[in-house]
Amino acid sequence: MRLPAAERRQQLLATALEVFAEKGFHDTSMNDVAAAAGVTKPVLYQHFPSKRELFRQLLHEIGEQLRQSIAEAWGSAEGGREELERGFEAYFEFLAKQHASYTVLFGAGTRRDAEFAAEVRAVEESIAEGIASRIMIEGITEEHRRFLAYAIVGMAEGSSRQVMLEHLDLDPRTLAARVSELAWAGLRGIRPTGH
Amino acid sequence: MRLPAAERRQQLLATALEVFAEKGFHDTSMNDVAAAAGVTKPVLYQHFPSKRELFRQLLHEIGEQLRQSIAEAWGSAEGGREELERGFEAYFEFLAKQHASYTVLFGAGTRRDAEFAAEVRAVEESIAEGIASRIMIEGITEEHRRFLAYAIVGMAEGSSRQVMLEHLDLDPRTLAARVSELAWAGLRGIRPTGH
DNA sequence: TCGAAGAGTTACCGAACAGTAACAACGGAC
DNA sequence: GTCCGTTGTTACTGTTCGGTAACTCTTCGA
Repeated sequence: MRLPAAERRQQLLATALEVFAEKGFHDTSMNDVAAAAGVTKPVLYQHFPSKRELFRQLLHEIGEQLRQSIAEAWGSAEGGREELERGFEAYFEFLAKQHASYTVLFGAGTRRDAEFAAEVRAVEESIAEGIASRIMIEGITEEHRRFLAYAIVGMAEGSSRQVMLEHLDLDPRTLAARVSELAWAGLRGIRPTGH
Repeated sequence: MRLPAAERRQQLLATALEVFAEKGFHDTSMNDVAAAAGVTKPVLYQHFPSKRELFRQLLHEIGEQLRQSIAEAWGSAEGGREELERGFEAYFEFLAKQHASYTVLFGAGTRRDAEFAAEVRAVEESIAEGIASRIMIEGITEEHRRFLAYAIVGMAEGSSRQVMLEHLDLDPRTLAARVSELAWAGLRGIRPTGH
């Protein structure tokens, strides 16, 4: 099965995603990825200079996808409350429909490695900044606002973990409704920084 | 520097904590740990049967510490709101004062490995269950209650990450006050399951 | 003082695996 | 048909590292 370079590259990325999602970065060898794609190792090295670089590119691509989905969701909504909820919906949809991507991005040993962590952080930061800019509360500091934004991102991550753990199959809309209800009500209860 | 077995074991665990916190599980060799402790590899193997087991025992010990700190905090408070806040305070105190432990428990590639993930999950579950049992809302399902509990655990994790990232040195009480304000207000705004 | 139990070391094995050099086969252009 | 660039393979290297066998050194009780 011969393929032109561009196609092969895409196939390798897709295959790598599956394998990394299943076994994690460290327990996956370049051989594993190559074999899963039906080729041999040197082919992989024709497209990616190293294992780390393959993984980094993968992370980047996945990260951009999530980032963009959420950004689009925000764009298609009106008013802080609805933007928030649509954003969460996009997030949980990503979790549901691109499970392997979600696992690689947030579940793998990703945060340990400085270079990989930077990729993940960029996504999280982008989401958090988006949320922060939608928090309209009088009398709180910029730093406090961002703190709350990260806490809200954490809510999504925490509840996702539980959904995965207990194999709940709640649809993204329900999850988003629940989380944004918690977040929105929480934000409305915030008093000015420093009591 | 010869040491009796029990002391050596403790020293090795303490050393392993530091090294694993700095370099992560995969980038730390048994030699690294041994050398950092001022001994050679076989000594390590006299106390721990394998690298995995060393790490697992470490995780377990650390996990128990965090779990117990929070449980104590809950015990010393009265009323849901204050229990929640004291619990968060214990959590953020752990983050501040036992930074290496926090890093190993939540920051390392811990969640990828099934066996290691189980240790971390046990801690998280214990915290989440504690929170769930303190959520007094009429008309929500048990499953909804637990979902909210995990979301709240996520808040703590998310905001911790931001505190670490931006090197904020806010004291645990302030952090706890902010997070519990968000969580408590959020919970008060939850309507019965299913709108 | 002497000997045995415990503490620690040196020196090694074998496997796994990232990465590469050298070679083979396909397939389109002419 | 016959080039020739592209795609792919076989077979290898070098290193890292978990784990172990066989030993030496120390200490302390009788």
